[in-house]
Amino acid sequence: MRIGLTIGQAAAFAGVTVKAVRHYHQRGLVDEPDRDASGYRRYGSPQLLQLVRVRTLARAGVPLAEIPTMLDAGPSRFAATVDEIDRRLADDIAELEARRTTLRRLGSGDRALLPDRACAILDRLRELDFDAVAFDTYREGMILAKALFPSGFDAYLARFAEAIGDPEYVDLMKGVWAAGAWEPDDPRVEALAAAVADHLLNHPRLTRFPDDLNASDAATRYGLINHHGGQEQSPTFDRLTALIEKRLRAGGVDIPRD
Amino acid sequence: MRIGLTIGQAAAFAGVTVKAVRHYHQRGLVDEPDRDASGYRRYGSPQLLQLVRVRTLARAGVPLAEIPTMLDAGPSRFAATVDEIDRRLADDIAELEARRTTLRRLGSGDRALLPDRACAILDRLRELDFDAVAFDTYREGMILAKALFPSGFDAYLARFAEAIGDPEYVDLMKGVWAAGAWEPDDPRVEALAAAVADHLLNHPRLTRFPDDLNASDAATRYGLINHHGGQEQSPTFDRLTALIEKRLRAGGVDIPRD
DNA sequence: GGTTGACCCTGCCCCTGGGGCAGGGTTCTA
DNA sequence: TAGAACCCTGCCCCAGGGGCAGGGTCAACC
Repeated sequence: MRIGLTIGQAAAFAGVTVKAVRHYHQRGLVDEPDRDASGYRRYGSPQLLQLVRVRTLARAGVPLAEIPTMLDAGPSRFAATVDEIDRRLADDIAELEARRTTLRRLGSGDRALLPDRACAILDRLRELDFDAVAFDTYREGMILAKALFPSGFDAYLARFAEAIGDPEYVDLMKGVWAAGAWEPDDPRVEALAAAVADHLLNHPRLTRFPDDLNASDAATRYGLINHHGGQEQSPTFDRLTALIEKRLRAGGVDIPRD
Repeated sequence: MRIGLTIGQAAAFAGVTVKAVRHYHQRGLVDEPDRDASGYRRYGSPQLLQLVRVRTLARAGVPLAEIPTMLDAGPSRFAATVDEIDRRLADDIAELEARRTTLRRLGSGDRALLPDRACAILDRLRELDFDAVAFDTYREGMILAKALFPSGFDAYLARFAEAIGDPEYVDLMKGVWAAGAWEPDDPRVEALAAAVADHLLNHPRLTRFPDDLNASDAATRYGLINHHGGQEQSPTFDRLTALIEKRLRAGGVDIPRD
């Protein structure tokens, strides 16, 4: 030991790691001390004082980049910077609190992905005993609808609520889901398509489209929502959909084409 | 527009940046969609759904690395992970709160660097009208002492408090600070050294050293604290210090040599 | 049919605050 | 005199993207 502390001692006394001390040197926050004959850094009191000050500021949440400014600043400028850092810390805390809130919604199913109204509809769907595939498809459709037509999402939910409040239509929807397992040329397909289309034509509110559907890419977005399930892999399902759409168009309903 | 959304549209609908979407692809969080003829990514509903889910988790503070696990996990594992993330968030919040506390201490002078007892002594020094250089030197000495002899710091403060409670000794200290401006061979130097040494020998508690001074590098640390000011640049000051130490050693006080 | 502006592509470096490791030299202790 | 414990520089790494370069594509307008 010649004169002064080695980097390890200085770091230990200041309560930081050796790596951090070297980092502070690189950032110009603490002066490089003189080296001894073998090239080791030897810390004297000036560097130790700088180190303690820098560590204190850094631990208080001051970004390293702003520490030189703060050390040089007069009391008023110093106080102003402290205020600003404090505000940033408060913001960060608020954001973390918000994350915790989101996280707690996440803990209970879909409440982070969908608003309460949508979750209520999903609960009702579960009560109505739709099968898991149908349920998932509806749920995903909601998530997509919320992302793709945010401004029309309330109207979408309203239509959805109306549809599941109509027992006759609920039966028809269950029939549609059951149809996935039929043969494509099953005679029941045409009958079901006719029944669904007639019901929709008699209840026009169920087929009203969101207001922003007139946007140029609306058809693409509509297609994404309506044909997103795994069900349309079934040719029967495809045929059923095509038949229903054909009848609806014949009945004057304007359905976007993919 | 052929089929599906471009990356910009998908990002906008999911409420993230294009860059983030590509980042998620790279991390394997969202499947790469098919490309169109010109190599553009075309997003369909499966990728959009993944994107919305990933965004929701990421915004809730789930680290990207854990998102695949969470998406695959069953409800109980999912809930466990949520709990753990929540705990981490709570810890982060607590740490930020601690930073704010430190920051507020920073706002009022040295209260972040020194405990209240030390600040009280510094306030008293100010009242006793020590000049700015002396004051800064004492303050820096305290900071160094706290870092270098943490376990002996309370005793150090007690000695300090006793010293400044002794009006005779305070006068002598002021004389020492004034001596920096004298000529080195000023006859007052010897007289002052004698007075200081006599006073210290008559009040042995003022020269008691910290308990851990017997550590191997204690002399180095002691030297750092005692000779850290700008004052020892003055040859008069050096001579005064040497004279005092010589008299003290002669009086039986054990002073480490640098 | 040419231009313009808005998109898209890949790939690279940048930010914070250091952590970790490689490969080599030095000092202290047993 | 050996080994442990330091020290040195230099490089790559972490999260969550941001920014830019350099080049291709698409749609609309004149």
